[in-house]
Amino acid sequence: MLKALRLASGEEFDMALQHAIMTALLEDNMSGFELARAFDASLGFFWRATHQQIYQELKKLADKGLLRSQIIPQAGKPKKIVYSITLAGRTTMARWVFETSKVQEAKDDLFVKLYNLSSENLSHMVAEVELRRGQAMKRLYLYEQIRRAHYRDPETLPTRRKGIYLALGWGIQQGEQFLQWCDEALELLSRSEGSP
Amino acid sequence: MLKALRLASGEEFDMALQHAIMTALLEDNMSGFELARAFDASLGFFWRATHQQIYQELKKLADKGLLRSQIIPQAGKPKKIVYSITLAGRTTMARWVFETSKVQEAKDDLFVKLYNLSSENLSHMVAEVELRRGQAMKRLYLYEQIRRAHYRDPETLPTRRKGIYLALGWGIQQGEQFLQWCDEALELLSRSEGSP
DNA sequence: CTTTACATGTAACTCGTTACATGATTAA
DNA sequence: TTAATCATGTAACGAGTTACATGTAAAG
Repeated sequence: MLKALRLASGEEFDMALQHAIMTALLEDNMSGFELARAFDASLGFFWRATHQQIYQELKKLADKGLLRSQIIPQAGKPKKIVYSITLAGRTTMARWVFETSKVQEAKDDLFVKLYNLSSENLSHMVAEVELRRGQAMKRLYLYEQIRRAHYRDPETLPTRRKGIYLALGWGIQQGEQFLQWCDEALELLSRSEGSP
Repeated sequence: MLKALRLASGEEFDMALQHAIMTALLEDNMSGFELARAFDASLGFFWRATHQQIYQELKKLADKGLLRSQIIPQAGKPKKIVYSITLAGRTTMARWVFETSKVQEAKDDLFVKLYNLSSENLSHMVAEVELRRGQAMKRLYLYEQIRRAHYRDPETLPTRRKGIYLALGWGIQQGEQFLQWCDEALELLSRSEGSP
């Protein structure tokens, strides 16, 4: 049987990006372009998306009546299409939070590569871990800047902000843990260089 | 222009699962079914895959000449198709390790949901975090069992095993960090219940 | 007589990525 | 004149998921 038939009665599937987009639009009305930038600055830490995908999903959401679009002409700039969430969209989001999200499994081929560690590729793996360490440092620095700027005192934050604080805190702790792991890995690997 | 044309000269893309499969087959010849179980027990901690996907990729790998298949009739059980890695496959893997892997971004809608935290859904989010905490505990326990059984003394392990030890170590540290985060989150959330 | 384990697959779909197209304005 | 920023999109594909099909044999 076709999935279209199976899901005919309004059942739903994943659509995590759609929910991330609506989350951003609950804060502020935005165009696709602005959304893409907003993702880079905050929500994208937890759900990455390209502008191409964002435009596609915006259209689908508008078709479903969860978003409303409005064309804004601009002087000296191309016109933009600003989206805002509808009442139906708000209701959908309020319900969505109550659905149990399934655990996301890690997918990282750095670790698959580690399963293939050998004396031939050991120095390359050291270089890869060092590269990742540098990237993690940069990300961590960014997260900590944001926390220092906007989430200094968690107790006094309004509820919604507390949630963002917690998400950010996870990112920071994760980053710190990864840096620590990198250092341990680099030490073990360097002690192995030269010996079988 | 078509991607098929663009990639005509043998350029490659992702295929991370194919590399994970070959990684497992470097250790031991296996059938698709056995591979699926092996993934559940070890490699799948870092790259999850279903049996359906594994069967597909096995065929592609055999078509490319990176794997060899052999039909094994079994008494009292269905016949199985055992795959082994070819010389070409080994070469491919040895080269693959030297390619720089791109960073995998997190995708977890638990954190997207946290962006939507409100007094209405606060108790539900508490329940979700508790659920995740329980799942993380179970996984962590499994990882630690494996480490205790097979990776007691990292210094004396052969190089390949050291890599697996490091991967496992990352999983364990990550799990511990997540448990800690859950506890902090639950505390902050519980202090918020009742107040705006 | 039913469930679990073994064993291999196909069909249909959604999700996400990469390449590419288009066109305006502003700053070096 | 070249590059960067703003702004919106299409085409094609790869990656991954879910449902479903098919069958044997052992264990309860």
